[in-house]
Amino acid sequence: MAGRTRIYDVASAAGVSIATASRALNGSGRMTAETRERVKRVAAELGFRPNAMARGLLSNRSFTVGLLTNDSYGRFTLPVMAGISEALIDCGVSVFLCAIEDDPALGAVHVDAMLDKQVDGIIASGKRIDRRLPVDLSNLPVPVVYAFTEGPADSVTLVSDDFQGAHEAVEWLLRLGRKRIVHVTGPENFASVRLRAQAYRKLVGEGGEVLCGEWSELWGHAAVERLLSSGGDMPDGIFCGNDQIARGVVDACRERGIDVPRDVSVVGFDNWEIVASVTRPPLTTVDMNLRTLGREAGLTVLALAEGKPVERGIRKLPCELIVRESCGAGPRA
Amino acid sequence: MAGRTRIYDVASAAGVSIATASRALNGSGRMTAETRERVKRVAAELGFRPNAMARGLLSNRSFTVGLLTNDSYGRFTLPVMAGISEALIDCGVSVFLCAIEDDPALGAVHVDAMLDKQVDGIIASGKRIDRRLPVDLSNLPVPVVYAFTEGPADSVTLVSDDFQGAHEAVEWLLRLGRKRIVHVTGPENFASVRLRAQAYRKLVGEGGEVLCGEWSELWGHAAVERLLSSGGDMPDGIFCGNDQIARGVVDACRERGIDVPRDVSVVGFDNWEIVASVTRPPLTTVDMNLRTLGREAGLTVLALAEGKPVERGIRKLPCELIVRESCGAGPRA
DNA sequence: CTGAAAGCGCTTACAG
DNA sequence: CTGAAAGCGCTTACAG
Repeated sequence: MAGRTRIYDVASAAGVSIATASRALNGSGRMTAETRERVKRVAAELGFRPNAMARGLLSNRSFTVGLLTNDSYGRFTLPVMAGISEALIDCGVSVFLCAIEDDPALGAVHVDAMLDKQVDGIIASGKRIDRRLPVDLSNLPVPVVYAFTEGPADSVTLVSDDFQGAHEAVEWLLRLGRKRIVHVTGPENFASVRLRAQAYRKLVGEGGEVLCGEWSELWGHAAVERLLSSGGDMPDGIFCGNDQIARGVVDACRERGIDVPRDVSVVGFDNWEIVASVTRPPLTTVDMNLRTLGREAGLTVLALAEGKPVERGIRKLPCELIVRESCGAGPRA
Repeated sequence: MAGRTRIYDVASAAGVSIATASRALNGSGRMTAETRERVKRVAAELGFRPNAMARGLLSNRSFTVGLLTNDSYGRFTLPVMAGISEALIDCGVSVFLCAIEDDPALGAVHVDAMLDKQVDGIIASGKRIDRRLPVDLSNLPVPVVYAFTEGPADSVTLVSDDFQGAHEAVEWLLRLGRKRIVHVTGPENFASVRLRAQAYRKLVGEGGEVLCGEWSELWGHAAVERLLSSGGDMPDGIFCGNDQIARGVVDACRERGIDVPRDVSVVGFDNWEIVASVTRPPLTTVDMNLRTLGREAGLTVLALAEGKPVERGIRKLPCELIVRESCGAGPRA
């Protein structure tokens, strides 16, 4: 508990000035290799670790970044967080997590707290790409990167590529020989819903049937019911807007004796393990690579903090199809 | 981006020394109310916010705490985190989230990074109360609190009260008039499983049937199958070890034409919204109040950091029964 | 090659 | 009631 060892301690133990000790440890300055080694050895023996606050006071860098999110559920933010942390810990950067719900006042408090702590940058994240956090992050004295949430026009924003992800999913169904594919998805006011539907229609034609509803299992059930009662042929491929809907669809099919994947192939979206892998059969689904997105966001905010040039605007990161069993044996399988 | 305003700026703008400015802002020292007000007003106008690194260097307090966890999935850690953050933001304390998987090396790196940043304390958390994190947190120069993970004998540890929670659940079934209650739960090597089973047996007698399996929906299905094929009477109450098992049980019952809650009442554990509320019917389940647990952990680590006396040992926080529909109308409903 | 000194932005005895 | 000065633990021009 008592005083940690300071650079003063290693300097005197090594018989040098603190200036030399500092330089030896930081690899700066010029000195005999012998001196440098000795200082390093002594520092290691004493378990010396420089006080980041003292360093920060000088360098104006705290080696911390803040992650602000309104995704209290953590479904999207956690993977993003993991990616950020993974990318930054190597540089000795730690990350503050601030869950602000949808409360502007709480958001402001957290931003102020982070600013007080001289964070090197802030990453704003959320649960959908077409909504802003309830905080104003412009004109902050630190760089801001938006990840999986909407930012101002000239900001640095990273999102997953919904169009490309949906394209992969539908293409997969097509390559499996599916002819009558429908799209069961969430509320139309989500940009993701519109983008995914566009990709779907680009592949199946403008006549493609898009059923918008909620992001829930229940809606998946209801959609199957609607498809069956509509009188037309039951589709042989269903591309779902998320894994919960897909699970509802799969369950509903099973309950009606429709075999997945024999009679109908189902694709989900999100690769939310807890849903995708326990569905029977496990879901083939689209992974948004949120961890990678987080990693990029971390690296980007750090680059900005270090004054490196960063291209502004929206950067879309590719999604990836994860093949499980809900589509049957595929061309790649 | 350019220089934030420093205390020097407000001092000169207010026409006082920086010493006076500091005291005015901190409410310390004695001075005319007029002077204090003037300084405060000027500080507000200039948007002055003290540099936490400079303060920290003096006070040896960083107003940060670290949360270490191996629960990458966030199911338990997120609510704990939310509670910690909620309790501490009022004191201006921000929290570092460090997900260390089960990697000792990664854990050490994160601990060192936090220590460098002079965290005021560390909260260790995890996904089960009878496992330790793969890091040695003893003999750290900062206080440590264990929340929902096992700590050393003389540590400060907070856990939810599994026995009491299970007791509430089974008592509820009993009060609904259920006679033949079984317990379907997870692997026996979990302390939680044993504690909950004890509470169950205390209420239904030593003959109570405990089926141990996995923490999965699939096991819930399998358990129902086993109960039916065993030849005995189908139970009229099933207390499940977690919500996933409960969902499996409920689904399996429905598939077999057994009506929940008419024929059998089902109780879950965890109150994991995403499972409990989408089960048909929604699950009555036990909430471990992890947010409260987090809040307590935050307050406790802060108290320790401030040198206040804190009782050591294991503190159990009560669980709470959340009544939904899987047990039918109840005495309290 | 190495050290004495200044300074990062604050707070707090110590004087007056 | 208020200010000049020292100091928290470092780093980095500036001298030698």
